[in-house]
Amino acid sequence: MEERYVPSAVEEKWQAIWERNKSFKVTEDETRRKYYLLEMFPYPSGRIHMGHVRNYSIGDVVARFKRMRGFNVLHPMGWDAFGMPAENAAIQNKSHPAAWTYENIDYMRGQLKRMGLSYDWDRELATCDVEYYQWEQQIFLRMYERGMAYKRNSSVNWCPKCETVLANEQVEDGACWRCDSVVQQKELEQWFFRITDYAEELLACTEQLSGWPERVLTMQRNWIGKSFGCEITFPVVDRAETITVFTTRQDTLWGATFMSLAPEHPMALALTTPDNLAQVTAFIDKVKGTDKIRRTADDFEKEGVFTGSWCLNPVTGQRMPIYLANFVLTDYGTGAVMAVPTHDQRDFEFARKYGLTLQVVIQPEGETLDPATMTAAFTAEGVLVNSGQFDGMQSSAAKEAIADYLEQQGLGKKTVNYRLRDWGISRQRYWGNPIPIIYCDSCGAVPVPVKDLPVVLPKDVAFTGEGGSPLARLEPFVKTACPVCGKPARRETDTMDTFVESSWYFLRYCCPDFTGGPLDKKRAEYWMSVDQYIGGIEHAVLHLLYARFFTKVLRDLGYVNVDEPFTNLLTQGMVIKDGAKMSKSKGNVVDPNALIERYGADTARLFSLFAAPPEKDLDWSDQGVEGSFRFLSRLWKLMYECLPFIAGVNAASGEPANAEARALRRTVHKTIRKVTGDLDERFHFNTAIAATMELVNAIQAFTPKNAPENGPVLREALESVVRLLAPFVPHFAAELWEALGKAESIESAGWPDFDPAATVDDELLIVVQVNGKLRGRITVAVDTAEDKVKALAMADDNVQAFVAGKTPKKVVYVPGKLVNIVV
RNA sequence: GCCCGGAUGGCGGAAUUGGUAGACGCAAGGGACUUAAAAUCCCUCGGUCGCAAGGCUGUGCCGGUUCGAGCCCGGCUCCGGGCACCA
Repeated sequence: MEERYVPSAVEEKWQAIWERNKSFKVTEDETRRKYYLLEMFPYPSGRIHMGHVRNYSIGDVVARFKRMRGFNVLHPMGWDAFGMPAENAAIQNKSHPAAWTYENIDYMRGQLKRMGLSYDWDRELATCDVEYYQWEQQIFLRMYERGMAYKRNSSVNWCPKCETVLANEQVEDGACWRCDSVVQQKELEQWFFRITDYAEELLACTEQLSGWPERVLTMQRNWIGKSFGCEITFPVVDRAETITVFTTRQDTLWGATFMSLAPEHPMALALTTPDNLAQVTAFIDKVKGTDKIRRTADDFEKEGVFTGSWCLNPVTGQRMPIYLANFVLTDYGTGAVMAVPTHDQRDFEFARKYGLTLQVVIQPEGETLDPATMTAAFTAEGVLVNSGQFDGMQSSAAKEAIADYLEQQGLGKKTVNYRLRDWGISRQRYWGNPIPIIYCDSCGAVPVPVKDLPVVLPKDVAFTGEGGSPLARLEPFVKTACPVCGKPARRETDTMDTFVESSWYFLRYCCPDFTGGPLDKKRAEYWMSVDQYIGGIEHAVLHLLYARFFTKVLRDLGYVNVDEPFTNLLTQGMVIKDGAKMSKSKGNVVDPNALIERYGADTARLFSLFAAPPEKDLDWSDQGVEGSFRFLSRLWKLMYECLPFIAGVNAASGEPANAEARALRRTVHKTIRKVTGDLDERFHFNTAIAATMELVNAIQAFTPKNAPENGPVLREALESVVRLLAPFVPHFAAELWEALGKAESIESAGWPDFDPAATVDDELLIVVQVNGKLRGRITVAVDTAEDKVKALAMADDNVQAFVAGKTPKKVVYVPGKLVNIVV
């Protein structure tokens, strides 16, 4: 063993050994308990950043810990390799997205290996490899057969900068989630996945995902947005048509005095009378021309226009003017809303603005609302009035009763509504998975036959940066023959949203070399579900919802047998420096390469695990990194000094030679217990490391180290420290383990067990309180009887001073911990 | 507006079931070693009073429950995140 700790030498040595031995390669083994540990795979953007370092360090600790605990651990890594940055880079550098992507992958793979992460590299995959995306095309076709993938004309979110469509989930505050451009609305023929068919199951299963953070589940539930209500049909005056609305407030039906339709409502123009046509079309144009940011702004004014038509309130028979209103969403419910201005704030504002009728139907307890003097809608619970036979009912009870009544009368029906929309997956981009469809003038949209798969993404494409998809301009790709009739036909040139690839990559890791189909069912069954998934909170809705959906689809298609992909989810916090997220523009970026070069991967890993618990944001501190390096150097030196005293000595197993040795051994076994608990149940890496540091401090303070009778305890202590640190600083631990004379690798050495007998204290520190305030501490033998402890507590000088001769009213005794004397 | 989190020394954070608040680390101050510095090692380190023993005070604020509250309950304040015209 070298006298000084030189990380680069140690790390290169062990990385070479792991690579040569394929130390982390796994195969399915029914006789062993499996553990599937997965971190979200990276987009190959060029180089890894500190967020990756943290994410993958956390994952690697768990993987290595579980391995030492005897699990058969699947820990794979790959590349989320399709996507727009590659295309943009290609335009800029006049190169090809594939070249850019694969160069990045090669570089980043090297970086990950340099971190000493224990992946089974034989399972590596890149989603842009045809070996991967061909199977996705097959899945698409199966979904198409079942109507799970379909095409329809729709108004879509269009990012003018990316020149492509975005799913609802990918629009943040009316802007593109990727480039922040203001998203526009555009009518396009688009491919969709019918995720709404799974809305109920996706929602219901959130109840069973007890290993997920509550806030992620809440976000998903909100996104799915289930609500109970009624669909109610309103006849249009003097016409055969009817308007159906969705409402959750059927208890306010008697107060509905007008009707609001979305400007995009299919009946909008049909209901418009000739003398209103000019205003109505102007209004529709105005709404469509307003971008989403302004349309959803806080101060956006509610506006509308009268169509000239009327409908009838089905229960009161009152005539209700039909308006178009800019706040009514075409996508939600039926795109039509019965307006109850007295009990809905938006309708209230609208009615005031256009001088429409207000009718109170819910009265609050002990108050009488007057439409003439109301300044806001009353939206809370109350008692029904002006509502026929339902007068006097509580509004919550009336909801049920009125829903039943409407069903009996054939005026409406109870319904459940969801906010979740189908997942639009069409992207007008090149660097993605081609959608395997052919359009024929005679046969229509025809799926590419499975035998003709894969539809390979052509390589010879020019990247000009001009608008539209490069694929659509590539004649040899577009021109093809119809698989049904053989006549000339055109290929679909849309590619799939890259979230499709990441929706099932965790399944492909189970059998990445399988050529018989997307998944080898047997191997997937062995590994699935992912026992622990680790990644950023930013994917709480997008990726994590899509992946859950896809898993259920693949289950229903017979590919897998699990309902949920991820049993436990850990969302790690961001890496912060100087109070802000690391970014080039803020100039607070820490480069992992420089960090590793200076301190080594082990220090980088140790610090990122020690500085904060994983789910919290991590405040980067250069001094903190220095401290972690100091700790490793100190332990290295300690080992170097102690080796001569423990050479040829066996680790302690029985009773130590003296009190000091017994105390050290107790610390060792208590630390093993603590670290095991922290890693196994809580993922509290920071406290596990802190406990190990305390143990190192205790070994350092232990004397005399050179006494032969202390050798066994000293060796046991050092061996334990090394094993406890192995998941955190694997190279460092491997080197010290070897220095301790171990022929067997530390990876196969197993996790240390603690001896409960060795953790037992021979004396206890009892805290003595008087009236709940700390007044003294006494040390007693473990087996001291309660009465004796109380007596000793009472006898303490300082305690006496505070008891001041009074007779205790009560003495509380918490065994082994505290005595509280109440006077 | 609604729904989640969170608030503990100069800083990052501990306190696992209601039982010694501040583990561990960083920073700071003092000392040793050194011609000097770096590195390393030792000591101090919530505030305050005290020579000391020790006292008082202290976990965002106000109140409650309890022998005992950072932790439980009620009411606030501030910060962070998510959703946001969802009928």
